[in-house]
Amino acid sequence: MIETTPENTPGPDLAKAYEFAAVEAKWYKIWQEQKLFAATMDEAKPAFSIVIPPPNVTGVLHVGHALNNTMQDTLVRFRRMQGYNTLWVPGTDHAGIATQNVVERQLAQEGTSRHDLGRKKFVERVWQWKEESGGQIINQLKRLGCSCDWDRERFTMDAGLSRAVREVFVRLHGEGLIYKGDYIINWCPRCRTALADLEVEHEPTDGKLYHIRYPFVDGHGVVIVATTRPETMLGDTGVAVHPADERYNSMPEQRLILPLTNRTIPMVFDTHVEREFGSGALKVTPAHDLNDFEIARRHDLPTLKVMDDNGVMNEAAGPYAGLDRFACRAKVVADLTEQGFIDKIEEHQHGVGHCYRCQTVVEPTLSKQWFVAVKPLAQEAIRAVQEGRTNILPKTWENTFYDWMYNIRDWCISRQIWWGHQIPAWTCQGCGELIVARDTPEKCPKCDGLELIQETDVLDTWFSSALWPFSTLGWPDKTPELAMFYPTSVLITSFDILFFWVARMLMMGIHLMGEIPFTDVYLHALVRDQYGAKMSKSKGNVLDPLEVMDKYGTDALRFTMAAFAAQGRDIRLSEERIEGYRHFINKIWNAARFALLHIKESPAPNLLHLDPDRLALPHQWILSRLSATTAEVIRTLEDYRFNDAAQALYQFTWHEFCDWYLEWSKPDLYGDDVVAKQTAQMVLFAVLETLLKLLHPMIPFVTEEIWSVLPGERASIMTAPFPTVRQDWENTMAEGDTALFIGVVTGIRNIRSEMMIHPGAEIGATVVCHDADRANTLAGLSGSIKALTRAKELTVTRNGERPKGAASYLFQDVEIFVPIAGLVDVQKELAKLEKELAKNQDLIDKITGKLTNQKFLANAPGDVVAKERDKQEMYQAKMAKVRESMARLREIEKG
RNA sequence: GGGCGGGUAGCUCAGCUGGUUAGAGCAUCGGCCUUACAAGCCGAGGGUCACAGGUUCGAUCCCUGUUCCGCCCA
Repeated sequence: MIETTPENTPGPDLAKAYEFAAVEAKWYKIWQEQKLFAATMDEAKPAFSIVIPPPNVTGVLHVGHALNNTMQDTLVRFRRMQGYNTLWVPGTDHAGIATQNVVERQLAQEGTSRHDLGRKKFVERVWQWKEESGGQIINQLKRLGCSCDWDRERFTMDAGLSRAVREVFVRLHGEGLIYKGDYIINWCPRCRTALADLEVEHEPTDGKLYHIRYPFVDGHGVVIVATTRPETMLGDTGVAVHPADERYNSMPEQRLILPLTNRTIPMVFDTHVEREFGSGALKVTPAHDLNDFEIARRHDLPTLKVMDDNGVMNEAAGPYAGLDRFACRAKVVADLTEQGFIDKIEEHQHGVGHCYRCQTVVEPTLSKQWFVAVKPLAQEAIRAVQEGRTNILPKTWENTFYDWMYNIRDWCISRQIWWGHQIPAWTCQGCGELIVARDTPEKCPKCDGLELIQETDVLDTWFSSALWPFSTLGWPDKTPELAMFYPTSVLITSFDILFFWVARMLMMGIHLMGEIPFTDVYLHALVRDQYGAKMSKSKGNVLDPLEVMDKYGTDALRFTMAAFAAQGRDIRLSEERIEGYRHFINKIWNAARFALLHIKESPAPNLLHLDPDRLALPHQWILSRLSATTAEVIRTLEDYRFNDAAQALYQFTWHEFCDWYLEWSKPDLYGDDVVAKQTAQMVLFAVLETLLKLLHPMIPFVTEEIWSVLPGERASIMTAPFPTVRQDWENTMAEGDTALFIGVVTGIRNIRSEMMIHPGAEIGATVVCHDADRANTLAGLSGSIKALTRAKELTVTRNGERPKGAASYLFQDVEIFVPIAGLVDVQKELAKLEKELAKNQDLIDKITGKLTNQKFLANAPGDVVAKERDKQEMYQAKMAKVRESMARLREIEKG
């Protein structure tokens, strides 16, 4: 049981407005202290598990995290209340390049560098940074209310996870799926590391296309090649043309002089050359271009690297050595121009690759790196999705997934940085043997040599992230956690890491565990600003969720996130919407204050003892709506339609419970009829309790606070069972009667407002309703109608005299009159009715058109035709009544 | 160049397999300090469903084309 603190004393002295700050801090602490987030190893309960997409250890909470984690927490709390044994594994990612950059910047400020420090000291320094300032985001997730099992928090560089990384590396290497080789990779000259293809962002850039003349050795003419990167010509080892290209295939001489150098390069024939592009001749720079590398391999052309790791030309570039690549480009172009080798220069737009971490222009470079041969793994992942073992949701992402997986290329996993999992491979200095091992070897297995040097590279951070769903559960050991929680139930993440992360987890999970890592993958959209632009610090359009929580409260932020999370759309967030949902939170608070005024002495209601058949209409109605809402919330959460769940809860809470039910109950709650009063108290109590439980997964704090001050000893709402659908409460008759009631009340209010009758002024009203049952219903509700319209007199008749000099309103077949002697603005009233007439005429015309169409009558299903006929009748009756009202008004006008 | 998604009220978005008077929130306008809530209550206005064709008895929904916006891949 939770202790109630003095400020929680129930009753009307509850603060008038909800003060979230103290409440949020208080409850999160209590939840943690009581270990309410902890998974158990209870096998009797079904398991529900999620692993968090681990944020970067350098990260701070942004709205994308807020969205992502609100969704996860909503699901986890929902399932926990439903009785599942839930596990939500939290943790962070070591973010190799990003984290190294942070610490390197610190060192630069101190006037030193990682090279001055040396590897060992540098890595120690990063760990120190991690302990002191890393993982702020963990506390921010707590602030967001996330119910993660914090005792199971993991870090991708933990001992356990590092062991998993080594295990996978050794296994895949043993299977020939990891190899080391010389290939073209993407090189970031600033980070001085290789990048995977995915880590390069292509941006359309205005550049130039340089057409350069390469003369034939024998002096008979030239071949013109076009390039956007003229500096790379220094590394050319050939020129390629299409074998069927008649401009070149009959040339007697096939050797060319490479301008600015004294080298002779051959012309080769390759079908991959596009004849239509430029002059149809392609310079081949195998060490600095992927396609050229492939061509060179096919034709045995040598490779020549002309740049170093910093993007500076090396000695192979001859006189250009020492120049930065961009300076070199200018110099090469100037020299070519001067020596007459430039044919022309055109403006040209093309995609330029940039490093996703630092935005530096990436240089494709030939380099010795480690790779994963992913094709066989990809095939398995594709099959898992095709067979529905894993569902990618929304389904539209499936095609994107397949497309990428079918065209996947080997994954470059080595990075030339120091922060990360150092590759578990050693080279024997004695015999050159390459040793790949789980544990650091002591001697060479081949020559017993003792001098073994480990690879200096570390693994791509995504390599360890790919293992996250099982490495966090203790793999490679066979743990009870794995048995219970793997595969995880669902992965919730943003679509932009579908390839980086989701696909790789699938491949690794299937290959190493023999089973998919998650049953569902729900991909949500990106959060943008209110104009649809991506949020970025440089644009200054970032909405900081921490500030939002300070200003509007965590629940308001969470509800906003849920409400916006429509599938398949980007989210445009604006502060006004958050403010709007803060009002919603406050509305709940005030509804609870009202309820507490009336139920503070009530015993907890036993819903099983409420016989819905014996209740008055308002109670039957609200219970019916409550069950329908419960069904909707369960259904939508199961389908990850968070916005629909939010919408259903908002609608019910505000517009059904507060606007109608509470007002409708007031006469009973304040009245003298003891039985009616107690019934109203009991139902009010029951509905509030159920509603709080329905709301809790989305807005945990305010619901827990209210829950705790309700009468009776009670444990945390987190542990209360989630509401179930109550078919015995569903009551279409009560819903129909209530619709009629609401229609009549709204009609009278409409007249009051239109006729500018002061809300306090007493009025009388006449309701004419032909249908006997409906008339009876309304007569029975006349007390309620009067109460909600502040009417003094109400007459309900089946066919009585229409009052003269009255404003009227038509709800379905029910005519409503409010007589106001001398106060009716006849012209205004006539104009209103005229409009009503026209509207109905339009509708009738449309329907008549259908009903006179023989084809419609012949082809449309019977019920559709019948429905049209009913509508036609109804609108005609309506018009007749409107005409009568108009006639009566004209009478007044005349006399 | 290839692919995907989108264009519905002033704004942000719902609208499931074609048949509802096309909905909601916010904003707007009018009236109210009605004893839970002015962070509120009551009432109202506002849409050629991007454009043009087609299929159909019937299209916001299905098909084709055009156009604009966004994203991904090369």
